[in-house]
Amino acid sequence: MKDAMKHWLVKSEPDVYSFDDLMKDSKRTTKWHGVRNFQARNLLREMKKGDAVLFYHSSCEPPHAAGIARVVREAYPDDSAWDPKSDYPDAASTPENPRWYMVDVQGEKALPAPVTLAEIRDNPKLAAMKLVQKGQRLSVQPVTAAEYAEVLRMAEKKAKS
DNA sequence: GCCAACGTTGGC
DNA sequence: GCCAACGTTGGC
Repeated sequence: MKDAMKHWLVKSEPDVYSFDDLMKDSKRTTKWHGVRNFQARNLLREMKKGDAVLFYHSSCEPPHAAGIARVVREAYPDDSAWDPKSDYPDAASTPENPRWYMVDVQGEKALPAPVTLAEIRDNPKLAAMKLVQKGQRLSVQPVTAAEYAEVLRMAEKKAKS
């Protein structure tokens, strides 16, 4: 039996890399590199081709879910770790013995309206989302199918209002 | 700019 | 293996 598609949320600071930046790429695809946290890395490695990803903008006003993307390449070594010019060097990771991984994600479409952190927090159906739980700072988080659908529903409802 | 939360490092 | 120090995240 084929595994059910999983759902994820990834955070990015729009000043650094926004959902628009992703959509402007010629293939609408980017290497999701620079993850330097073991828990987040382990989640990255669970991502499967075709999984749906909510693209969330953090450290902006207001923080919000901006768009949806899809995993198009499963985890492979993050070469920015040993690139001295990268923003995220880590000498502990080498081509022979990589510590950090990345996936490729492809932008699918912007949400019809952004769904803010405050709106997510105000929705009781989303109370279990990692995003709204205290101290949850992981840049890669699993999301249930129901939560994912609810965020999309909120975006559509908001766009119509 | 502040600071709570919490992951990581390193001395012991 | 403990834990203090330190760094980072990210909302506010």
